[in-house]
Amino acid sequence: MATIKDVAKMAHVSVATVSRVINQKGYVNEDTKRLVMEAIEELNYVPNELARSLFQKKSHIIALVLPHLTSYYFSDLLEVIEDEVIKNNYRLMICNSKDDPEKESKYLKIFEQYNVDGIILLANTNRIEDYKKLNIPIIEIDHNLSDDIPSIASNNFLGGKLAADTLLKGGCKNILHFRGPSGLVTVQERTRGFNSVIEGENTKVFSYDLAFLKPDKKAIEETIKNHLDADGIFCESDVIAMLVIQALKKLGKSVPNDVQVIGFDNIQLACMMEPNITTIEQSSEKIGKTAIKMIMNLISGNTLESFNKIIDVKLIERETTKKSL
Amino acid sequence: MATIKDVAKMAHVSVATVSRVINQKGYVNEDTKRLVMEAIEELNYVPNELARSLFQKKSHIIALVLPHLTSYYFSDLLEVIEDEVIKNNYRLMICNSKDDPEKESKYLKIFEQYNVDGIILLANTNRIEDYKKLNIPIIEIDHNLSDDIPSIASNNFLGGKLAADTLLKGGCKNILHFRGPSGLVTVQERTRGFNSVIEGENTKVFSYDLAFLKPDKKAIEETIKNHLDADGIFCESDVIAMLVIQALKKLGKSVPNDVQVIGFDNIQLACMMEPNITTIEQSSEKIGKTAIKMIMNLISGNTLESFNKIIDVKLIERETTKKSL
DNA sequence: TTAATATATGTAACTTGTTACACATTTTTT
DNA sequence: AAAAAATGTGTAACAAGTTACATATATTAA
Repeated sequence: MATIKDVAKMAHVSVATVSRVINQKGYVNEDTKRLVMEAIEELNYVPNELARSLFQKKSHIIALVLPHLTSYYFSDLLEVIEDEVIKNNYRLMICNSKDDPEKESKYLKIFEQYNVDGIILLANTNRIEDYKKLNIPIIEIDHNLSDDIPSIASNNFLGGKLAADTLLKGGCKNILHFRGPSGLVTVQERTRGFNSVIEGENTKVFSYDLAFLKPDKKAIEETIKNHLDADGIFCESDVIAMLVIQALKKLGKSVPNDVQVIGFDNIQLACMMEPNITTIEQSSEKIGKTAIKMIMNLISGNTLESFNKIIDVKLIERETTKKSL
Repeated sequence: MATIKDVAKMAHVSVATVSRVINQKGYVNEDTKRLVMEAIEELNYVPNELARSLFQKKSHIIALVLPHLTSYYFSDLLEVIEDEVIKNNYRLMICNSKDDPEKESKYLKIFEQYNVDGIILLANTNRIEDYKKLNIPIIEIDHNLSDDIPSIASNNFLGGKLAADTLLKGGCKNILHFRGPSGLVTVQERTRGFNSVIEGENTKVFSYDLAFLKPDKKAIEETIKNHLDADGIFCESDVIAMLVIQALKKLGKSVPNDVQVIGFDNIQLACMMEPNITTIEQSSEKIGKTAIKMIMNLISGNTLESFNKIIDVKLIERETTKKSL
């Protein structure tokens, strides 16, 4: 592996000059520059990023902390984030905390050891103070663990409202609401939005909390059986919606004629199912891109145009709800 | 941020001694050791991994190269791999090549720049020679791009056989086979296994190639319509199986009474669907764990107990096939 | 024409660790 | 008791870059 010294020797210049050429910094004569470039080419020289990082105290690594890797929404987001990170000439380190304090500790240490440049928190943690102590730029996605950490999330309030609007317009009077874990701000916002529309309307709502990752199929079936008069169901994820639709079919209910169903996320499967699921789309594209823009701004010391960024959601009307009467 | 010098000063020893304590290497007096440990504790000292890596020419980073991040099988695998990597005190760098030559080039360079310790290839590439030139330990998962790179994959041949057995036992005489992309060895093996069982039996097979990532829903429906006499369908992924079942229902066919369906992978959704999908389970757990074991062995210069590792698959009989008559 | 400024390049210190080697002391072996 | 081996510790070189500073020359300004 060629080093900067080898290049310097071949080009008959000092390492400083080579460094200047590489980093396009300081004065370098055009002819010298050409010589150096040729030597770099000739030797297939690639600067050692570790040496560079050591000196500069930045590793060009972005850490993404998540609680798991197997939800469809996270996968979509991960795909976007990885792409944006690379486009900005950074590298992505995946940190799956799994809500395991030991694993999180390991990662907290790694962030220090590697001079990680930025952290994107997409997981819950009760060690937010330890993150802050690291003195590394942080942003949160879908969380609000500390007031002084910039955040980004979908407009979950609007999402809840849109869902309620849709069911109401379809004539629902008796709604079942399968929520996510009530500890999440995202879930709280959706509920707030949803209820803000329902309130005052002559409509009943029964809410039931479910895990997002592995929604309890049995609980869904039971709950539906206990509410056979329900004519609309708001599911806070498309996976829940899928399960709900399955359960309804089993009970001989027709979707959307007997019961209307609306999901959340708009994962790819939502339009693979029969019937295609009406849902509230969260744009993982926009969230991911904006998240990276924010963290890059923080890294370069710029001020953020918006500290708590909200990304619009969109109603995707498909076949599990009735079009406005 | 405290450095090794600060620790040395506080413990009244040289940096060499501190280094010896940290790395538990060479002779250190017990009392001295205690002093150093106390200083480390006191200063919250964390050794800089970049400096270490620079000297040792290893970064403790494992790179995982994939063609995308959004398939359920990959997500499961990723979850296992990340966990095992951390357990071995390495870090995972996600490299989503997206079959984009430019992005792959970027990553190829990064592997050099960071002295990446090992590469796990879970993606196709036409630059396998460039990977080899890096002189970094490599293994392939589900691929066989070069004879001199160790590999690991499910026993796809057996998987194909099991699928065929199951459909045959269920009495199928007219089988539709939705394959994956025929360029993949995994797919070739499944087909080989499947056909090896079917051959000689009085049974027809029609094969149709589909993309794994976004299987063409229309093509599935069309193909089924053109083969209304089919009584068994082998799908090389559970997602394809889901789509097939949807299509069959649309056509008024009952599963498994009119048509039996068997999938592949055993993703979580397979047992969320109604009816639960019979499938061939690939153990992402075993594949992931073994892959990491292999790459760790390569990194430490050990010889592999098996150069081309095959992981057993398992038939999971559920509701879309008939139990043996 | 002199002073000031811009251009061009090299030397050496610096980033934070690791480790070869030297040297001193202690313990064990013969 | 002398020699050999084991234990304990420090100095300084080294990994591969970046950059402050010194210095020299070429331009430009006064």
